Amino acid sequence: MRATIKDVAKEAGVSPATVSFILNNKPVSISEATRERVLTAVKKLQYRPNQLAISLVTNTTNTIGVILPDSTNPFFASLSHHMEEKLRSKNMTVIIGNTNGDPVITRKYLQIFSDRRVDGIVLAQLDFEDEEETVKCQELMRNIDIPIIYVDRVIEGCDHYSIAVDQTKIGYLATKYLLSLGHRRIGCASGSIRLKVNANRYHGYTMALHEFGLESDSALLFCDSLSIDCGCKALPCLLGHNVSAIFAFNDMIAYGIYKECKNYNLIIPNDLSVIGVDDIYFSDLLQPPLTTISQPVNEIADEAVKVLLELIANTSKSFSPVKLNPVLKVRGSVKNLSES
Amino acid sequence: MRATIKDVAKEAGVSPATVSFILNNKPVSISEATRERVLTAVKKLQYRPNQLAISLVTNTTNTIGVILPDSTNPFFASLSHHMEEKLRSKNMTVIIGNTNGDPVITRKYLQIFSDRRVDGIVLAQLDFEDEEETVKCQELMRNIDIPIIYVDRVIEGCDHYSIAVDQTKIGYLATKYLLSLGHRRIGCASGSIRLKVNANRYHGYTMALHEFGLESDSALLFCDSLSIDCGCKALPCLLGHNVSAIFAFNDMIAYGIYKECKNYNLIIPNDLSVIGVDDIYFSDLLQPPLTTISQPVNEIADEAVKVLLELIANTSKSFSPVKLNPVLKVRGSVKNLSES
DNA sequence: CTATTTTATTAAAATGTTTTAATATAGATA
DNA sequence: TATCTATATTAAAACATTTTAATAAAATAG
Repeated sequence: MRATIKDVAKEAGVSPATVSFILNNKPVSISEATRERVLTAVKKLQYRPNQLAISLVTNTTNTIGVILPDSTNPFFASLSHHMEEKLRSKNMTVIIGNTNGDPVITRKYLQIFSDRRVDGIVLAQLDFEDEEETVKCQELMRNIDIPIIYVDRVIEGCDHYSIAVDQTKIGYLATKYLLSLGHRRIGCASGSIRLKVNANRYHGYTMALHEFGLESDSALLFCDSLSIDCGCKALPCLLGHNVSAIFAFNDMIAYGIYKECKNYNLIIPNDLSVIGVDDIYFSDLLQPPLTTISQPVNEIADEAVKVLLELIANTSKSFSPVKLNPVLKVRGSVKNLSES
Repeated sequence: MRATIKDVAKEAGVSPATVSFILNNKPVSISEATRERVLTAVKKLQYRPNQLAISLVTNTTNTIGVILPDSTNPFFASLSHHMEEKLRSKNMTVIIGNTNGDPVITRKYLQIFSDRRVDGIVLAQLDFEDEEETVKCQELMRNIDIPIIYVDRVIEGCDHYSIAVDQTKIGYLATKYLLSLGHRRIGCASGSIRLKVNANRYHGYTMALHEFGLESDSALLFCDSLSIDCGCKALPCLLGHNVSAIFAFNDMIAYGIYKECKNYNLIIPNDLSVIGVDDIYFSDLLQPPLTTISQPVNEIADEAVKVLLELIANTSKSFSPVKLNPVLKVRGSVKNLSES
């Protein structure tokens, strides 16, 4: 059986309070003699405090709940990994919840994490097909008296702290780059357009088109999901509309396009240009290396942890969302049409 | 302020015990009237039990600690993701600890998880450069009175439950396949050979060589780490020894080799054959798709969860390690030399 | 009508810690 | 010597629940 603080107290011939004071370096005067006795008792019994009991009384768990769509996606994997590393030095621990983009699971995890009294929550997606679901989640979040930080894909008008990347700018940057290299028929391989992320990226896409005096054509928008599979399906469909380039709404989709290009004997970028979003660390390894819009994962993670810890430390703080900028990573998957 | 069980009791005009009985469906007789009153009070106050208090008294936390080298590595990402999905249905939660292969961090997490009284621990690496570190960890694990399951890279003679993949067989399979296609000078790109994983894979490699009447040549063994970077460094070194094929000790290393091959203008598999280990889901996307030895991640995850839950349910159980088999995935990165 | 059993409910202990307020002891001051 | 202060220590409450043992009330049996 694990020793308790009472065991230590008895062994050292003092009260539990004294043991607690010593172990927590409380500013109370303790004689050198008893301190010594207690410390040796602790060692002898191999005493380690039960964190559950501590949490119950101090009302802090040193735990952060991280809710994300899919920890298997390298983008989110990096995000949570980076946070965990930052938090480890503070002796804080990370609980992970994968939602698969499902609002029901999202709410379940919000509830579970709240019930477990985590000190803070990082939420990486609050953006569902069904607007109503989003509202339900926000309602739940308001009821939970725990600091929640909202990360990456942030919804406008959200009343929580957020570390956002401008999703519209992502679409704009990608499209403008393709346009500047002479592409005019640009297909989009997107996840569901009812998700704000995708709608915003698409909006950026049309903005860039307008700048070049072009109208968007809904036939060039293929919607499915932000997965490899989507890319596989998108390729034949978009090829049927004679696109010279495809804007894949994330790198996973781009991978699917790469994969499918093999089956169609198409060479990237000669026969087709591709640009992605996220800059997953594999994108550099593809043949050709994928040109992509990078989201600053580490910065997001750092900011999220920083703000969250501040929020935990002093509960009342003014609300000011952080906006981070995406950046274009030029590699080898886009052809310069104006050159040939 | 969150309502407590006392608030509910007061609201319903009963004792906290009664509320507890009702909420937990305890086999005690409760009149329909009070049950109703309690349930409406619960609803009115939006009462949710504090899991910390429950954990303290029931001595279970519904939490599993997962300790792994790097959650950013898709192999481990899949492992933990799969476990989390399985556990979610049981209302259990996963805490993640990334060790980066560091024994000190490993021990720290073992300690933290133990202090937090997780119900069980899954440990994915107990295999360090320094033998002494491994012993220290095992000592710690013995002291912790929590079920620990040992996963993937298992050390022989380990006195814990384990779900192992035969690492020697991995090396044997990979090498034999290369040999069968006519390769004779086969380089190894490995992590530190002082780690049992790598030593075992290398042992399998030499076993296969011997079967073909060949001796292993230490010049053909390049050691660094199980990362992309290792592959980059390994390539020029091994090319200097005229290898026709490289056995990369995991897919990440293989990716590094792919990357570096571009700089050397080498075409895989024409100029160089490569085989990896893990079958990360990106391996299929590379050009050419990577031939690799697959470890059955999902099976490992399933078994781990299954055994762990059993172990948690009834503490005394006989020890019988599970062994799973690696399988060869033939794709396009190995050339058949005997054909040409 | 009393004794016994069944049904419904609760008081209180237990979980393992922190923290506040109280107390005892020793030393200093007047 | 009596009073005050500083030092060292502890008792007990608090955290939010579960659970055991006790009790009260009602129903049944004899």
